[in-house]
Amino acid sequence: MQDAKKIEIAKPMAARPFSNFRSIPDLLARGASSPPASSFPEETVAIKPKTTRLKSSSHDSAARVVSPADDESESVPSRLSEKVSVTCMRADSESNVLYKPTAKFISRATASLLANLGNLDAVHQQPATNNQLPVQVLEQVKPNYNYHPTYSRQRISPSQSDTKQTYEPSNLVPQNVEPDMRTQQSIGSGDRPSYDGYNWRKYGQKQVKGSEYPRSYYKCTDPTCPVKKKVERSFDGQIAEIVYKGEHNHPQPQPPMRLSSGPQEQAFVAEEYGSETLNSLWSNCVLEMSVSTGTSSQVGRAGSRAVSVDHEKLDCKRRKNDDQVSGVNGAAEGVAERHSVTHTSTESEISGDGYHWRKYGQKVVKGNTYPRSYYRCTGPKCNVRKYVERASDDSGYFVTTYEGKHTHEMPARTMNFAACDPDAAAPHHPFIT
DNA sequence: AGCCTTTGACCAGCG
DNA sequence: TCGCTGGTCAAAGGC
Repeated sequence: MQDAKKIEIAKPMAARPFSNFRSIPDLLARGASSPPASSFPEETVAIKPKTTRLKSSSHDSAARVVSPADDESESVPSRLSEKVSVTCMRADSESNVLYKPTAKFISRATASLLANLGNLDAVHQQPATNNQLPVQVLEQVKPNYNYHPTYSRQRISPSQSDTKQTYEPSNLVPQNVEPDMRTQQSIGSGDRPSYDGYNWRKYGQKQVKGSEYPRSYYKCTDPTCPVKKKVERSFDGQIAEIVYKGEHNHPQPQPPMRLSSGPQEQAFVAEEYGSETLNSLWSNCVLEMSVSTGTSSQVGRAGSRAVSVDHEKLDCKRRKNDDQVSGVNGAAEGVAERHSVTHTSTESEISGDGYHWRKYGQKVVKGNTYPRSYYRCTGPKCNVRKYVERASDDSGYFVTTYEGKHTHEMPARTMNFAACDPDAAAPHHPFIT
């Protein structure tokens, strides 16, 4: 919360031969539980085949992404093009908004966690076969071209590419990603590829035009796996985008160490985040709730749950300890309840606000300097979306806006959820029509 | 020893 | 055809 410094992610678009984009339905079919196509096209716009790096905030629409879940068939490009203007309006206006609760302010750190949720969500949405792309698939789309059969894009929200407080998923699976971690460590935090469940070997680095930072190329370390990814960085050197190419033909490496509580994990957490950070994470939750205005408790709950994210897998116990020490629970009883831990298994999607979200896009909306991140509930046939964007007052807060109504119950919590925080066992539905 | 990153060179696509 | 650019290779070196 301390730093409200501007971080603008001018989204570059990697050049791509769009001649053979894999159809999104194919991706969707392979995907775990993507919701039905219905609403994403608003973020879809033709993408120029040439790399376009924007050096500053821009409303240029060249860099747009589209969710694979939106594509049900073939003629996507044209269809998308048709919907762009309409649905973009929808995003900005309130038409078709079933329920739009008061936006909730969350901190930069929280947004960072939220943003990372997208990454983790995708990772954990891997089906048993695990031969899908490990991240939410944000396909590039270009009119008159087919979808590229192999590329997918993972865009990193500004908060993800944020400061050192940025929650790095890779840190959560230390053993499994040891090589990756080593890489990250060897090249410094500024060059850390985000962890997505697979192990990667860097095979190249290229200074791309218009970017201060080089683009890194990685290959899956599995000897038979053709998957590659390239990591692009924003002008501030933080990871801004990851583009995947190909499909893993092998299961996702299983983390040897469970992310459950335990001395080891706790030690690890402390090492990675520092006790201060962990405490502040929790404290921020409370503070954020305190500063929220005009927010229904349910929305607040939703927002606060979003704060919980995957950290909870790690610091469940720790939080309890922290709470006891800091008196958080006592100081903000109701809030503490809202911020109760949402535990998910490592195989499941990560719940931020009790529901499972898939980040499906990011764009700079008109009138805003910073990009807005789009998330969609992954529930079956559920069209609920939420938008996370930086507050226009540049206060460093982020605004989360929910849209739609869940068509399903909140996913059941698993693991030690109740044990970790019994108060969180009865989540509220954050959306009301 | 094995696996990794680094980095310059090479290649291919495109305008 | 040529130059630019992105993507990949592979040798060298580090851990």
